[in-house]
Amino acid sequence: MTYVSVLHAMGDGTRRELLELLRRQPHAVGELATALRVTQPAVSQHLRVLEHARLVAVRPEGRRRVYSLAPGGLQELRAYLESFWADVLNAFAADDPNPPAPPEAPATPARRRAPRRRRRSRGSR
Amino acid sequence: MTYVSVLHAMGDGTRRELLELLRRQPHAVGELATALRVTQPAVSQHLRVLEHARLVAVRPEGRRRVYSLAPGGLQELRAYLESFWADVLNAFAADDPNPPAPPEAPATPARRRAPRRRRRSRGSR
DNA sequence: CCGATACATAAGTCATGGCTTATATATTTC
DNA sequence: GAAATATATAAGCCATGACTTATGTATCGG
Repeated sequence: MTYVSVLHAMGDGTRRELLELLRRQPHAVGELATALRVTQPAVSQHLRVLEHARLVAVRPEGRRRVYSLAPGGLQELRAYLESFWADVLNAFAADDPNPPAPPEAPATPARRRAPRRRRRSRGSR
Repeated sequence: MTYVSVLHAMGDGTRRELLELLRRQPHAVGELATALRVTQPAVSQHLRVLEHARLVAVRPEGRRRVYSLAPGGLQELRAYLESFWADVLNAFAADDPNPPAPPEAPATPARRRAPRRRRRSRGSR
């Protein structure tokens, strides 16, 4: 299950920053290290995780290593979330006559209408 | 940015197991604790994280607390990944004449055509 | 009310992983 | 081929967080 490694890879803040930088354009390791405020080995380690998740790919260019976004991992995660989303909709359709948006139109879904019964709930925080 | 908390929440394996259980049907805390092999407090702590990410919602039912999937967090993450996906496609379209599948048709994208130049790459592992 | 049940919260332990410094490996330049 | 540059790998430190065992707080049954 590759989407697991993708979720793990994207779960870290520094790696998300790397992805945001690569989102603009490909970058060599040194450029990424100076952009973020971490050392070069830290960046290399993060890039290895991202590479295993197939979120980035390398292209050796001289003695530099240029990293760029790769579609594999993201595609995998997207597919998983779509199947998950279907079940969320079903769970909602079960007791909500006014379901949220359909899968192809991402938008904030409608709120749940009302609790089934009010019963003096316990302190919610 | 809520999608950050969603990525963090889904980054943990135990929490993903909880989500998979809730994907079938709503469950009380005790049921989840016996299904997984962790203690009840551990489950409660994980559920709190999932709740903050708006991936689950609670419905008090007598002295039980029934958790079920909620659409908010997943919707947020899906929206973020879609915008991200657009940039991945652009990055690919820049140097690949045969781009991967469009956003509404999740499928394995075509492979990159060829490296720019072969140059006796360094040992790749 | 009182015991039992179901869950949340507190506090402490321990492992995972993110960061660092040091060093090894490639590649270009002179 | 030697020095310089760019990156990967190794090893160790340390913080975050996942788990545990208490214990507190509601809710139901008698």
